Amino acid sequence: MGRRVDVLQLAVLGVLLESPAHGYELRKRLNARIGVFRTLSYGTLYPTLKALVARGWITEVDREPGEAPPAPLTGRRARTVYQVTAAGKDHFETLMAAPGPDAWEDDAFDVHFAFFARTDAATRLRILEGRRVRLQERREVARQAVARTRERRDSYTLELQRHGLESVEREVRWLDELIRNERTNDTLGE
Amino acid sequence: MGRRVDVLQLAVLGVLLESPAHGYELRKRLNARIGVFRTLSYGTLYPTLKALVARGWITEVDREPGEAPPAPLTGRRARTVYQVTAAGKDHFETLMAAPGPDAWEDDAFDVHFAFFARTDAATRLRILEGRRVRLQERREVARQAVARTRERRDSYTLELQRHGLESVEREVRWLDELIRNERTNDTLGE
DNA sequence: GTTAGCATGTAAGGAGTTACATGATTTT
DNA sequence: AAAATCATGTAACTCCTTACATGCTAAC
Repeated sequence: MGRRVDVLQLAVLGVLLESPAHGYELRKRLNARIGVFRTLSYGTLYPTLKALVARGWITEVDREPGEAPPAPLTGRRARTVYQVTAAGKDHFETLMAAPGPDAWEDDAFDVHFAFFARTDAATRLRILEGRRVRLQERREVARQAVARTRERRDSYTLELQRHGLESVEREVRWLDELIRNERTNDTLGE
Repeated sequence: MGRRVDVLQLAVLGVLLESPAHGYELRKRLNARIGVFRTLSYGTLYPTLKALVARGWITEVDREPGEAPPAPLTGRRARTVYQVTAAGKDHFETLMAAPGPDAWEDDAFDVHFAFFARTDAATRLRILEGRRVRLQERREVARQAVARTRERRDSYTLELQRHGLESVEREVRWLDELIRNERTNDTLGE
């Protein structure tokens, strides 16, 4: 109920927009596609699906109407297939088009990025630049931590912090390149 | 109360073993030193300190006995300084010496690594190798994800997954080198 | 025949954040 | 005079996992 955007809800809407799916399949898709959901459990997913139905953003469709049965479809357990409603699509697009500072955070950033194909270049740039500022702040903190640790005599802590700093630096460079690409309108080959 | 080792408790014990501290200072030290606790809040830290006191692993000491007053020490708010007990030190060493699979996970790995100076080479190697196996598994999943996404036409998802894969590959190489160093007994210059 | 995969769901609980409550001291 | 920093603590709430409950089908 918080004002904070629920990252999982956003991701479910995004994945379901590509094609309807039931919970079990949805989990596999999320796990495979967005790093954040590597370990997403059913105990999280099913209640989220219920919440999305309650808000009218998705609906149950027992079988994709008019679609050719994709598999043997022998009598498996009843599967509840979900589909995004018009209101759900609107909601998804609103969230994607007006990214607040929440979208610069680790998890939310990944989810927004995964659906960049559904946004315009201006929004993509806004998110990439916001993310870069976040990481630059983090890099500064990491640099100072390394500097302070260098004076102490703990080579393992130093090694851990050096590695952390390098990871942040690498990610900033990655963002630099993505931003350059967006600005050149060289839309990643798409 | 779970059987799972509480990572924060371990970190607090480790940092307090270096020198006693009060909550406010402790938080700064944890934030600066171990990446995982970048955002640790008082709402987490203070209850944890209470829990450690309740278990007899740390005790309150109102002022380090016999220590020279380090600062002006004008009448600030009462600070509760905590110190590790003998039982606490034992507990810390037991946890560090017998790392289970929990210690290969992201957060726990960082905390264990940060206190490598307090362990022996055999234990360090065990943790590094356990961690490497975890990451190799993750790398395999990431490779398959990239391969699958390559067939679809979503360059942003592909870019995100490629970046994730490269991060894991980089971390595996880092571990390779650390393991090589441990084996050569070239203990990081210490 | 038993293990793995398919499929959905709930209840209990862990681990953490945010917001609140309070107040002194130091710096600008 | 205001803002930042020092300092401790609680209550409510969120998000998520684990464990449980159930049962079918496919492969070994």
